[in-house]
Amino acid sequence: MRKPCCEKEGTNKGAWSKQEDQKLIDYIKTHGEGCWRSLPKAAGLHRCGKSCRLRWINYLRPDIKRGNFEQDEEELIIKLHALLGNRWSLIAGRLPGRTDNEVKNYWNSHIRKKLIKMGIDPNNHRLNQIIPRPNPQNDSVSPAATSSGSMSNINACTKTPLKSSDDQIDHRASEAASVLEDETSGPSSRDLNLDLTIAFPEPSLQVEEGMPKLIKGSNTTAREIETNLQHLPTLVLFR
DNA sequence: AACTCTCTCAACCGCCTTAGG
DNA sequence: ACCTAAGGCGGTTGAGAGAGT
Repeated sequence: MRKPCCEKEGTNKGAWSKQEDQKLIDYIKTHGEGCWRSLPKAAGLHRCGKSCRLRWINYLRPDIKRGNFEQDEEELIIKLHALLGNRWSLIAGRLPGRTDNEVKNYWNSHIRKKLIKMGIDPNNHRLNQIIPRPNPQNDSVSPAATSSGSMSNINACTKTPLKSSDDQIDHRASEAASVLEDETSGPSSRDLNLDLTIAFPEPSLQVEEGMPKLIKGSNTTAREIETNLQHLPTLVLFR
């Protein structure tokens, strides 16, 4: 049995009160970040150290940028997600003032659905849609149809059960997919004129010489990532 | 007005990684 | 080299707000 990270008894859980926030802010202002394990006791908080850390990082830190994501931030998230996957902390690291939790939530509640609606698989950023062959009997087929059942793979790739909206999309997708040919034999989606015209602010990806490695535990440098971004075939959105 | 459904996001959980002895 | 504690991360949950009926 793994030891719990802190004593469960006597610790508060759930939403933080103003007083708790203030105690945490005051303590960190005086002593700085770190030593999360011992912080709650020292600060007079009945909270788990991890909870304090999370509260500070995700909410109380003075440099946090709150409010809606801007268009360029959203585009950057999509682009970085295409390359890094669900490495939220890495992605958030490229968005000043944003936290990994915020980016993750925004991805799950907004971007993911948006991509699905656009016929893009949010897991691999590939287009799901193909143009159905002209067929008078199937004129009503949605153009957002998927190929090779890849839309249903979206959910196969995630542990979370389908929510109702996704369910509907998935249902429509598989319905449509059933009347369409496999991507490999049909016209390639790459032939589509999918100029979605989302301009990407290139400067935000500029990489300085000698920049530290971006991915923990790997040899991938920021420059390599930038190169990969340029060659990534899945990033149709930003071509 | 009351109820139900859906969505958002703060917070928690547990695993993995890292640092220090 | 190994062990342990602490930090960090991504996945998941659930409360609350807002929309719909």
